[in-house]
Amino acid sequence: MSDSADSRESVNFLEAIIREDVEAGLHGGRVLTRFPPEPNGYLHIGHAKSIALNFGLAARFGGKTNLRFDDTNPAKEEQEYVDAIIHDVRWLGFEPARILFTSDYFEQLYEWAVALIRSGKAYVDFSTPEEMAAQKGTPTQAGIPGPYRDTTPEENLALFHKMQAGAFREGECVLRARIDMAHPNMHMRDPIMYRIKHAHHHRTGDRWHVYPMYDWAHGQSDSIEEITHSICTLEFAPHRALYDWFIEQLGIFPSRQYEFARFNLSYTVMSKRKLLQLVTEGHVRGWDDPRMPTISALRRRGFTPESIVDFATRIGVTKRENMIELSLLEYCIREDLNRRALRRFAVLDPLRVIISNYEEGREEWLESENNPEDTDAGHRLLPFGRELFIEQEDFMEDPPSKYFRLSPGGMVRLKSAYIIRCDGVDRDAEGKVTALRCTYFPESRSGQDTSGLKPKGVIHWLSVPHSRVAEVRLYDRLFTVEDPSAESDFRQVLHPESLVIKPDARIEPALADTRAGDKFQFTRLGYFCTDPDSTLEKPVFNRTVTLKDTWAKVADR
RNA sequence: UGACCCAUGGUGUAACGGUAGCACACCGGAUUUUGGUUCCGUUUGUCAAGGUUCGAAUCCUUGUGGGUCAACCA
Repeated sequence: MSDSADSRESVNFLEAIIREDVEAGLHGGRVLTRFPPEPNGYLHIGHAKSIALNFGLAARFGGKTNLRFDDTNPAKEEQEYVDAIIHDVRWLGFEPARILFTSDYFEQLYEWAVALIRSGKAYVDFSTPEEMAAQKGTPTQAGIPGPYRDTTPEENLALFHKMQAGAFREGECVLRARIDMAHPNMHMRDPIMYRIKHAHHHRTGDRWHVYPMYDWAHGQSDSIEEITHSICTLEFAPHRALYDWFIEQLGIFPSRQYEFARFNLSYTVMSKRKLLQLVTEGHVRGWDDPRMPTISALRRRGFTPESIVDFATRIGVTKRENMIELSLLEYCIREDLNRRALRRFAVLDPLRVIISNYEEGREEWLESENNPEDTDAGHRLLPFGRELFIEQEDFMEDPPSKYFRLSPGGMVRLKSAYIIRCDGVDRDAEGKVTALRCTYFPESRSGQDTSGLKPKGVIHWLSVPHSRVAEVRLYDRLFTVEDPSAESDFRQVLHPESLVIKPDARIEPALADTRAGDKFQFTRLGYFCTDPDSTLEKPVFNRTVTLKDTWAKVADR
């Protein structure tokens, strides 16, 4: 009975495949997956899906996951990226069973290549890239054999050894698998296995002059590690035939490849090329600019690893093209931070309030909850006095109906403090409001309110003399359109106000000793995270995400 | 003028021949000293046409639409 309940449980197609394999006793029920990044850039949220998928799937079946760096191209890869990637994977909460490098297998790969040459399954080709492209045909037209296809194994062997010995210039020749130039799958038309590069490799130094191509390294690395399920994105599906062919020719451990659809996130770009362009052209401040979809940027912006993994899980796994709404990511981080973040008061655009009937020089320390979702979080004390700051947005001289905040003659509750009424305004020479003249109701103090007054609005506030200056960075979507990649030039749709800096925001005293990475909810404003640029003299906060704002919707109508 | 993959509300994803469900978004309501949170509810969907079947989102056929494939990148 529990059996049928299990089989009815909803699982994605990959989990279903693995479950069948495990139940059939494939590889003794052992599951080993891998996450195989190329160390030529930083991880982004798309990688987080792959990481969560590979580690999650394996863990579900008592298996493990290797982190393997696909470092077959010495021209593009660097140790700096290796370190950053390891850091990001661990930060997300996953511990690789082993940390490995495709370059660890260069020797074995070379031996296997020699074996294929000996059996006439690979040959050295001196054709130019143009000649090779011409021989290769097109997707709708079969290719034709080139002039080097029937060189003898002995000659090919000698040539290949010379390639590795450094006897040829880069680009002079390549080693190709000998499969079928007329195959309907382009990848089977004698794909290149090795090219010559006289470059310094970040791990193997100057030992090699030939470097394996992806197709001749990836599947073999999977096989060497005895990866049971090699999970990759859809664009590699046509490579699967080659993946299987090499493994079969070599008679080695039969890893199997499965493909899923990567996801697109609305209002952002995810391709490494475009991300790099944003950085190098200065559209953002760097790879960890909080507007970027990189893991390092999300971390700096204040996303928790839990929220990212939750998101990566919620979006699901299929083979369909898809566009995930940014609002889902926002939901995930709000849900997490609502439970965990301490509430603090901050005023982004200060407006001075003078409480006329509050004695000059008097001050009170009022209690306010640190987190209404978590009573264990306790309380803090907020200083109250005659001069306060409130948010400019929380006052309107001529308010529309349903505006619950302050206006001339109107009343509002200062959260955790008193109810005040606005009696008048001070103006500068241009007529701009510079301060509000208010009276407070002493008997309306929070927790002991006997005033009988019931204002509809509640706003946050700060005591002027106790408040401190802070810089607050407000982020919005980086692009103005859902799918920037569909534009002829995605840089044309950059959002001009994706970053708005408030250099003179004010914060409450309890925020004085904040450190980089601290997360708060600034009451009524959103979730914020202390930036590494922060100093004791000048704290800097990043807005992670706003609170849901029902009023903004109403006001827009 | 090829091969391969895909098609379920606005978005994403379930339903393995038997009640089309869940989440986000949206809209409405209740509660609220955060216009937050929480709770309740409404609306909205099987690409099309045939076929198989007592019964089809599911199987078959043909269309239609979308995606991928021709780097000495991964």
